[in-house]
Amino acid sequence: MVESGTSASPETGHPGGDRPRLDRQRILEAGAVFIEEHGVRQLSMRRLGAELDVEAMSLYRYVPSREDLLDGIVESVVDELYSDPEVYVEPRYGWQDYLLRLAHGLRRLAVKHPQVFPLIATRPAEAPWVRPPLRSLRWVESFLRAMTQAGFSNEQAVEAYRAFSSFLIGNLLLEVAALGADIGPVEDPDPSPSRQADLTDYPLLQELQDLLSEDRSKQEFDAALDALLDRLDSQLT
Amino acid sequence: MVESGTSASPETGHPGGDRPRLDRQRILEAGAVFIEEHGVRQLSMRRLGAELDVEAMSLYRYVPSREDLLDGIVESVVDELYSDPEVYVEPRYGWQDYLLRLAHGLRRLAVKHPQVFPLIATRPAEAPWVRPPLRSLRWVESFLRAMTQAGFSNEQAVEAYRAFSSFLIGNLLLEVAALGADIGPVEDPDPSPSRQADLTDYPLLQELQDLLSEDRSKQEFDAALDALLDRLDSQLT
DNA sequence: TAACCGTACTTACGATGTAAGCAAAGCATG
DNA sequence: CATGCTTTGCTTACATCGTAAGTACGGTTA
Repeated sequence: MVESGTSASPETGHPGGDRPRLDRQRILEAGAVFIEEHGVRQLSMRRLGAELDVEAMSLYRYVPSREDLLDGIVESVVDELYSDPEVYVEPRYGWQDYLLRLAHGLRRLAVKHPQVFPLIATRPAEAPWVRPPLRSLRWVESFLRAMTQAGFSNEQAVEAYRAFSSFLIGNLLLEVAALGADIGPVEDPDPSPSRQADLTDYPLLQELQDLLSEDRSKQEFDAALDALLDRLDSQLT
Repeated sequence: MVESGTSASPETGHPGGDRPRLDRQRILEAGAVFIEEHGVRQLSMRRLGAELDVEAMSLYRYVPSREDLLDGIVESVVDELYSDPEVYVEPRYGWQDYLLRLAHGLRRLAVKHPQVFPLIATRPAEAPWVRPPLRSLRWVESFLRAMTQAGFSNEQAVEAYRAFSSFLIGNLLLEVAALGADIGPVEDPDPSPSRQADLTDYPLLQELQDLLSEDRSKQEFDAALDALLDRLDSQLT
């Protein structure tokens, strides 16, 4: 029996096929997944369309352009921060706890989306003075409120915001790059022969290569974050 | 009188025309200039060819691909560091002076090439453990030598290298982005109407907007750099 | 002169982003 | 039910891209 009532079931889509219906969020999520799997360079409207069983042009109903698609993907990834239970929009246990949680939340995001993260870092934000990786006005407001409530002056809060942003961008961008995130374009299917640079002229490099390749990112991140918090704390007095 | 001797004048090019002859370095420099003027997105082989009064395909004589062209541009820009008289490859007045000069040299580079700098930051380096923005084995060797000579252990030198890289990437990337560097693709010829985001829900943002837009990058860079040097110094003991 | 070679141009192909128009299916009305 | 509007997706078409392959031409050397 076919109901043709006023309110349709959520599964109302394409009647013959069983394709779950296109919508902007679905496109953005598929885009994020695609980038994580194949890299930004490989993402084309046609290929993303194919991924969704749809022609490229159909995407333009929900996304004005490829550029906007990338912005949307970035935004939707950053928005995951809202659903991280470890991160509080409102500070609960003081500003240091707030910043620690925020930083670690962003780090989790970066590690979870190593291919998307460089986009987060390099795409222009909605307002020129909103900086990556927070990117959203709401988070900046949240940040500034946490700091001013804790006793930072307006100037100090703004300075802290810039220092915090810079710190995160630098550390996370490099950490993610080191993940073999293949940040740029090239997918190098050539591990050993010439990719191994010639170190004969650089004895110290040669000696320290193992140390350099070692992954101590978590510890160093925490140590540098600690130092940053100390520095901010010392400005409070 | 036409000289057809064995050694030609430097102007030996195209006989009829007065075009100065193509070579890789000229292409890379033209590419850097083009990017600074029009942004990376606008750089195509055809357009760069036109800039040099040459067909696109002629460039492929000197540059294997567009990707390699970008890498080459990055490399040639970073190599300017060698000709900065303020920066020493060998430390002369202690490791702190060395790091200060290096950091300021890179900052000058970033400010001079705001459009190219994000490429420096995000392109994969020649070896995975060589990090932006130094990018070259020779500078990494120089860095590590300066630190170990100053009494840092191998582990500490490597850790310092990572901290220093992260610091520079973060600060310079954001500084350059704030330059209106239009880091991404869009050239927005629309300053006032909707580019001005709606701040009604964010009172603190509204109040601090002037502070946030203020450019204090130089001072904050120096302050953060100072803090980093202090932190490294405290590890020495 | 002839052979050669490096340089630059021409042509051509597949892939891209996207403008414009079209078709079909859902809903709201008579 | 018939009619029309709106939403959704497909089709076609075009300029532009990176680049493979072939060609023409001038300078050097023999």
